[in-house]
Amino acid sequence: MREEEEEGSWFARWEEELPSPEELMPLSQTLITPDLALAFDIPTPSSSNHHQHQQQHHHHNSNLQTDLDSSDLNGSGGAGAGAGGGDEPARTLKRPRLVWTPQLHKRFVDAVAHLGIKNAVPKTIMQLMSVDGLTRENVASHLQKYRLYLKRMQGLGSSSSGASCSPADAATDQLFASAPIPHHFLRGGGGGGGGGGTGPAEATFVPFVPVAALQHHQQMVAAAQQQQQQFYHHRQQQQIGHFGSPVGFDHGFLTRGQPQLQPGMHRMVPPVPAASYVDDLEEGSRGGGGSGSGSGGGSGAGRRVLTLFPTGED
DNA sequence: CTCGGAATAT
DNA sequence: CATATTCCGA
Repeated sequence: MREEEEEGSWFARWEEELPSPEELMPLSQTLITPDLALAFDIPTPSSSNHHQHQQQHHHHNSNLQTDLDSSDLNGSGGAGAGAGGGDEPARTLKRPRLVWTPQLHKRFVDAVAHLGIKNAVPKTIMQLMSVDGLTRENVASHLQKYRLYLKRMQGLGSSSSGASCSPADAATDQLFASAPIPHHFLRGGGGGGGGGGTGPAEATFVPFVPVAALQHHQQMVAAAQQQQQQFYHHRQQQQIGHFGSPVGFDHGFLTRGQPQLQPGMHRMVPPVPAASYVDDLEEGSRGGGGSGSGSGGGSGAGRRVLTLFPTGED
């Protein structure tokens, strides 16, 4: 009778290693909802700061903390057994669902764009993204969906902005809409033909800036993911609050690191942190011109339109 | 065996 | 519906 998983491990102790507010960067990935932060008792710019309370009355049974505590196996609890080894708690556990935020997606798209359809394979994309915690599977899965999206779009004359035919697309569009589609990555394009050998997007190693220095965001991503799953197993749509980035918070989330060089492949990540990569967050006010977005009222709309975006930078 | 891609499951 | 997981082919 083996029951379900026993969570709690790697992040068990991350709480202690939490970053100080001053360490937080304004450019954070904006994850971790304020509620979470509060629940965790972690100082967040919002919570610790005066002003701004949670807007949503959540009665979430704060057993989350309790759970964590009890489950906590880090120091006291002994997680496990020791096993000797002090091995990283990571491994063997299921990791939380990855939440593809617009930012993450943007990076994803950027990577794909700069790589070219041909090189846009999960592994490469993953490496280019340099997002800690991102696995090939994650990217592959998303890539799959992304391709479908592109394909779908191709089939449609693209009703220009925003016009979604079906409501279903609307949701999908939102996420993808946040990312500027570089080219029409249409299938069959690329080098295609050519004959020859010179594939345009082939040997052209675009010096895409492999942001390796943006760890803050990434680490937080990982951390945030855990929390999300921890808190709610809920359905889609979780609101994102803004938060800073835990810097220097390394719990060895992934042992895999990224360096899995392949023969013949140059290390695309130069030692020099090219921080020049600017995540230009898209600020798009869409909503359809004129259309009443909002939840108002209308008719029947019981759908709450949350701003998927991290509202607000600081 | 690793990787990529779609199918399938949750 | 969004991801994860699984399966299969290269």
